[in-house]
Amino acid sequence: MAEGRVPAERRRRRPTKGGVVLSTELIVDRALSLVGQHGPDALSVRRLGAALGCDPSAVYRYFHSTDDLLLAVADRLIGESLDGFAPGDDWVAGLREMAHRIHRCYLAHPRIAALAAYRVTRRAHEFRAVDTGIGLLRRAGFDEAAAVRHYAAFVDTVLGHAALDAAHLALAPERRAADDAAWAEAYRSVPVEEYPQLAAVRDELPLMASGYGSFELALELLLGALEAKAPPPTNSR
Amino acid sequence: MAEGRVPAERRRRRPTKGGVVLSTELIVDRALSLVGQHGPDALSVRRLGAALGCDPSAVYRYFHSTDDLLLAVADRLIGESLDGFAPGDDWVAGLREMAHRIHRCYLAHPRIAALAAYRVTRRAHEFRAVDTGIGLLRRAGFDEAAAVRHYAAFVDTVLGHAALDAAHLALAPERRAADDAAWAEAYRSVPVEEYPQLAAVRDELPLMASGYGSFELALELLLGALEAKAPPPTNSR
DNA sequence: GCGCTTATGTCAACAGCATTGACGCAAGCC
DNA sequence: GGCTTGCGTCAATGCTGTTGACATAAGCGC
Repeated sequence: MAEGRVPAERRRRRPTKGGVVLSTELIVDRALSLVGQHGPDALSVRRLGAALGCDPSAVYRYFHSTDDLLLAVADRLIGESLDGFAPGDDWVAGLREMAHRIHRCYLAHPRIAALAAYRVTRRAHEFRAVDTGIGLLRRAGFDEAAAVRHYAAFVDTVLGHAALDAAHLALAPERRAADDAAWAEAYRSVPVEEYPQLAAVRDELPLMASGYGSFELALELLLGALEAKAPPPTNSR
Repeated sequence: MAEGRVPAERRRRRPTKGGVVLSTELIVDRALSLVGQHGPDALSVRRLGAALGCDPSAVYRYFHSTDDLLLAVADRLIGESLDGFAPGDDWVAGLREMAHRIHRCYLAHPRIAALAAYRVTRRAHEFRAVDTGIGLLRRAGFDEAAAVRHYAAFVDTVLGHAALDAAHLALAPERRAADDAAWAEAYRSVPVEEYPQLAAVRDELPLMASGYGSFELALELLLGALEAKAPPPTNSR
């Protein structure tokens, strides 16, 4: 059928029944706001169609599949998170800010993050992000291969934490609350003789719940390790 | 309805039409093998019923919902991954093996991992894992609060990477291939003047693709940082 | 060993999901 | 002004999780 064909540029713009003129940008906009307003599971083609004032299947004229749409939304997210980001001389500070921006932005759109954190969008905003990150590591003195490898380790760690935290945030509220409370409740009542270490630290176990900064700590440990491993600056600079 | 009530112990075991006697263990077994054999999207109540030789709704006599089932499967996975794990004196080596075991096991069941990595199962195998991990960090000299915080940072990093890699592995083959190839292809063709850093490292960009060890590198960086941060051993030992 | 209670397996139904093939209107080219 | 065809719409398919009503047999009390 014709649905599969998604032209790069389109000429005829016919308004929908609802009077809206569709475009990829508009669809991505609506998809984001839909998820933002109505929570995790609101992103369906049907709802999207309703929000756009068009037939659900019209979306397939712009994206091959929901996966394709997802990648576009993910790239928009990368773009938003790094909008206005201009790293200074301090490469560690630059990586730190980059990490925080990505993490923060993903938490603001948990559902999208959970679905898209592990994808390669192959789109402009992702190019920009990778270019910036690798630039920072090269400035730190890493050679080409080392910069790429360490950037991969860095960004996967950030994305991994972001995906975890976002996925947790995307849970239905009662499930999230149950998971969080588990560290204080379920874990308090485990038998002492069977789990001696848990018993010894039981008062601190709520620190395991989400929102207690495991991301920040992991990030600082990682940045410290990168700093320790960066080649010493040559005198040429 | 009665479905919601899931007794802890059951007395009457009535064989299904297919002659199978159901149990939570059997259901978890089948769920795992179903996902293992038929890929990502095979885990549905209907398919599970078919695989078990029972009506799909019978599953609801054993689990409140698919989410509940998922947590049980996730806990089984934790148990499998740490089966036979007995850390020695070297706490860094212990954490390293723990990380590798979890990562490896999650990659072996990508779909489950992608769905469950961020959940708190509140079940025996998870208790065991947390007890072991916190024990290792306490042996390293961290006090209660520090041990808990650093364990959270450690395990979230490991789970984050595992979730990322697993999710990628759980993609439909053609999508995974496209994502991997993107690093070599899409990224090679970006305009030099716009992305100078990418252009400079273009020959190394395939290192960004999955399977090039970003997890191992990140883990070693993290372990190095933990080792550097561990309090020096007291003479009492 | 008998009968009762009720746990548990089965059936049918509902609402919502992604996707697609056929259809027809109208936008824009010539 | 007429023709082509892009694109919005409609209808249909086959999935999904979940649940209420129903029936059957397991195992208890006697």
